[in-house]
Amino acid sequence: MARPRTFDEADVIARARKAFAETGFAGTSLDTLLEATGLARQSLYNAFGGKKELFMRAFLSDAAEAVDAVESIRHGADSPLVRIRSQLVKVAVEHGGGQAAPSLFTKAAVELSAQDDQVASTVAAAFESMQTHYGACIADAQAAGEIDAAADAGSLGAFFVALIEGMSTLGGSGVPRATLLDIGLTSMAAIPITELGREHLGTDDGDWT
Amino acid sequence: MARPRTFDEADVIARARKAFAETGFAGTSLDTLLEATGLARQSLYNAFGGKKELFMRAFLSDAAEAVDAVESIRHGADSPLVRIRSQLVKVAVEHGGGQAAPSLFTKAAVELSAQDDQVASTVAAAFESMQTHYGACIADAQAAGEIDAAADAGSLGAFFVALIEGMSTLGGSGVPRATLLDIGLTSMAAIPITELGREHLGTDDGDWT
DNA sequence: GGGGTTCTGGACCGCTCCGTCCATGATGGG
DNA sequence: CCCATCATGGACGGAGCGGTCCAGAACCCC
Repeated sequence: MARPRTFDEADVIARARKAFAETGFAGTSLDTLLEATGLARQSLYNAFGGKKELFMRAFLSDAAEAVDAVESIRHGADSPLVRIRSQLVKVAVEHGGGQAAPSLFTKAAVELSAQDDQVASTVAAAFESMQTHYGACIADAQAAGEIDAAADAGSLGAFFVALIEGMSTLGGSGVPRATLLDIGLTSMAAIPITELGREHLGTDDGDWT
Repeated sequence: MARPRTFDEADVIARARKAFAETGFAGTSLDTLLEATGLARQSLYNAFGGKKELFMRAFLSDAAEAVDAVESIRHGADSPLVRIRSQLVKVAVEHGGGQAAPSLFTKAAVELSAQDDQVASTVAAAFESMQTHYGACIADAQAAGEIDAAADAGSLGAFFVALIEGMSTLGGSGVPRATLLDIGLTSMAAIPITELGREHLGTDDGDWT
């Protein structure tokens, strides 16, 4: 009954996410956005409502993805402790890719948390979810005897949230992947790991034994 | 021989620093800047050269201050290990002040590292200096027998740089001071502290013993 | 294949941006 | 006491901003 769109909405959001991640919200003009997404001025307005709305779509999408990436540590074939290490390695690899653009979630949190209430509450909720996921995984590891039962899972969760945000910032500023990997593995030493936990982690990473 | 200035250059830079820290470079207009600093359009141009130049003055000033804050752990009456803990507490308190503006250094690093070479190189140099200062302080603590001699001082230095950047990001996003304090103290567990080191730290913070 | 509906893209609008110009004001040495 | 010198601030200008309008094109259902 009508002319179909020549673009895929999810694809447009993905491209917008990349553009915003590179130059931020205020630093990305509508024209730049149109070039990056390939769609026409009016199409962007029809489909999304405007620059701010498209940004929020991209931002919310990236925030959800960032939380999901942390949530994934609660499932998997490996033991909880091994999953935490894998997650830290993954963060280091993803944010340490030299020319890779920094995470939009981190960028938006730093740029707009103080100015936009919706961004601020989204960021706060995301941090809380991440902390919860880390804490739950640590609690699982405690139940499995990999981590000292006396450890404060909530504190360690908050600690890891701060750490991965720091890694994201460093990675976006050009710190090489190897350094981020080192940071992630070094941070594991903050966990009071039991003898059983060390066995599960194996002996390939001897730095923090 | 000439009409004297009615403003103090250092004071202008301090006010500009605050304004840029709140809304970033692209998000801070010249008019906003003029209102924040109290000087006239032409005066800003005469004294600094333009928006970008004033920003760089403010940014370089803040970056130097951020490095100095870390450098300070290399001197002091307390033992090296205690100084590290004090520094982490200080970072938590400064960045966790609820309405406090985020650090311009962190904000500029996230916003502009990918776009401006001068910012990128300044940020990289600052990170490197911070890592060196942390590493040297940790080495001092090793020499004093507070930290296991087998620990990798460089890795721990990079780890703490990532952590304080993460704390800065979290603090700028509204994470409360108490949480940041918890994060800072939790991170101390990543250091392989000797029995002597624990004695020096005292027993008032029992979480990570 | 005609008609109604949606998408498209260039022209256009008012606004704000940063930077510049210039007339005026203030100063202190000669 | 006057003039050279610099700071000041209102006015201005070109450029870019985000957003809107509208005529034409593409499509699917009937």
